[in-house]
Amino acid sequence: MSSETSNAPERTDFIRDIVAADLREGRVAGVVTRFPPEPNGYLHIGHTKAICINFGIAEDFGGRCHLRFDDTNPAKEEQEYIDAIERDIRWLGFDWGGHLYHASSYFEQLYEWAVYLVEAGKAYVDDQTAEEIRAHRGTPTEPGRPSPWRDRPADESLDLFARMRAGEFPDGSRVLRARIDMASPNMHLRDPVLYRILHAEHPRTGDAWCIYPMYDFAHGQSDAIEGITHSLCSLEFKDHRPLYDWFIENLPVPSAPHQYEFARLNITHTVLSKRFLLRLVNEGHVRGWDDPRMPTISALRRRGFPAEGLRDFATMVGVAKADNVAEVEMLEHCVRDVLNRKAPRRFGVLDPLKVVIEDYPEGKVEEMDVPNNPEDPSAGSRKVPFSREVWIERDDFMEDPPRKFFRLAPGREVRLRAAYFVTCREVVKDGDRRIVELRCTYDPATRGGDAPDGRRPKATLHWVSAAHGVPAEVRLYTHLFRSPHPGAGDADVFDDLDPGSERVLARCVVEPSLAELRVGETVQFERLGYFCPDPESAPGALVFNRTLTLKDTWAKLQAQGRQDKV
RNA sequence: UGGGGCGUAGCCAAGUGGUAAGGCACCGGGUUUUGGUCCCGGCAUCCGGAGGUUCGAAUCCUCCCGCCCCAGCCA
Repeated sequence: MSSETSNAPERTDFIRDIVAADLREGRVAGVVTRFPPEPNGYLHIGHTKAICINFGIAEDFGGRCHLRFDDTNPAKEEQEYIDAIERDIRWLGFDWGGHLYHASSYFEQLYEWAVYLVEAGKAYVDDQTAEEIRAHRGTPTEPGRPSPWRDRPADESLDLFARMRAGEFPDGSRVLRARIDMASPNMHLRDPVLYRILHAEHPRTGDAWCIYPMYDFAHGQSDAIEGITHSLCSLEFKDHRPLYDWFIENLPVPSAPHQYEFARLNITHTVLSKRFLLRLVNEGHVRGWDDPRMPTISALRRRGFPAEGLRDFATMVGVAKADNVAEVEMLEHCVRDVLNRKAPRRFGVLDPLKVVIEDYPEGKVEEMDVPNNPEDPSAGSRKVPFSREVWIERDDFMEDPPRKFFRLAPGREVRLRAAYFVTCREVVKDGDRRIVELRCTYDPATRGGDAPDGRRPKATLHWVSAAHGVPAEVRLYTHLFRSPHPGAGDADVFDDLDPGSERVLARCVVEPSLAELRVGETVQFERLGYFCPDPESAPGALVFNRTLTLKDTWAKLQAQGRQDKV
């Protein structure tokens, strides 16, 4: 029945262990989880972990996962975010089927339950100001003191609460509070606020309400209404659990869900806080929520990261309770791993240097057959035009090469990938001694890249025919933050922003087939990295984003060399 | 000097009394028409520290140290 006996190296974790035990021992008949975003910003890579855990566990145990918007604070929530969230989760590869819910759909029920608590003497309307409430709450080491309104008769609270709903009072003038324990060592149990007055237009309920439930009063009950069995959230909600349980126990809810907490994800060179990401957007540090340097799912998609790589990463970091900061290299590894297997190879030259093959017939054009993916023979091959003048990467030539540089140099022979061996005969410079062109000769016997005599050049270069290449803009991206731990210690996060995290190269040239590449497709520019068309790309004005570079041993050697000189 | 959570290699993370999985990163070596991929090898005598129980402990007990969360009418 279940796949518990599967020989697959199933990764398990403490939550899956709990779920399995609940199922085995009959505490639950089936598994129902939920992913509960608040539509007050875009989803980021941290949410990916929560999404993968919730949808993944439901999938593993044959249950289901709901998508529920925790839309209880209209002051911060917007339709744009709601749309983006749905789009991003679908893109990640998850499906909530017909199970799309909104906490706002439960407002009437929640209101009735609030009344129920008041009638039971377990909640009261408090007329204190926010400041007074704060002052009475005490501190972690000192107990709080009761509000002067704490023992107000239930009838009076009932009347006031109804009038709060009716709109008789201004924002902030009164709140509904649970009557629990002002001296509790758990701050969340010191008579938590249940409802506040907010005369704000709600994306879904419009102006039907001017009082809105707080997270604690809405979340668990929403879980109960939907029959959620395992309510999974991050560790900072651990202290809320007694309150979560208190509502489940003191209200006539239809089911009794349980909350479990796991550690949230952190990543080096990255900041994952909606508040901060919103500032980056609003203050113009990036192109928007989906700027390729942002950690949002929308941005990673625009950057060319495949959803599969994000899911693999979520699996790789695991589910545990210890604070953690995953190295961004782990994410990059997962992305490269997927792309290496699936991305078609193409030729693109970022910093073009002209090569003229003197003995190659003028006007002649050959269609060279180039494999689309050496990792995947079924990907076939394509024709790439070759002619007398080609562009190569400026970095692939050195007039006076150091020992370990085995690319093109004066007098040296290299292979032009899937084309011919060429030998550099002359270096042409302009008046400023800048190299403007290389004159080479070629070996006609090496067509396709193999020499009949078994000669094997130490380097293979990518190229683009000058007569056929298509101009393109390429945007290179690196980590938004220089520091592995932005804002660590007393540093200002903004000081860690790397102004060089985006570099735009305006004069690149790519092979003709790339003009047809569509947004959403990521290819490998051989020897350079993975690239994808940016949504701003247009026919005649191609724009590519660099997803990631390939691993680059040569660059590493150069970096080490520079260090050695110091 | 309140409550809660957590401490296994540079990073993530298995392990729950029988003598430290795996991945990332890193360092070698091989293959290679991508200095990519792939393959092979190396990388914790030790599990925050100190005691104790036991034939035997990362796993049990005691004390200590450190880090994170909680004082929104945010979620």
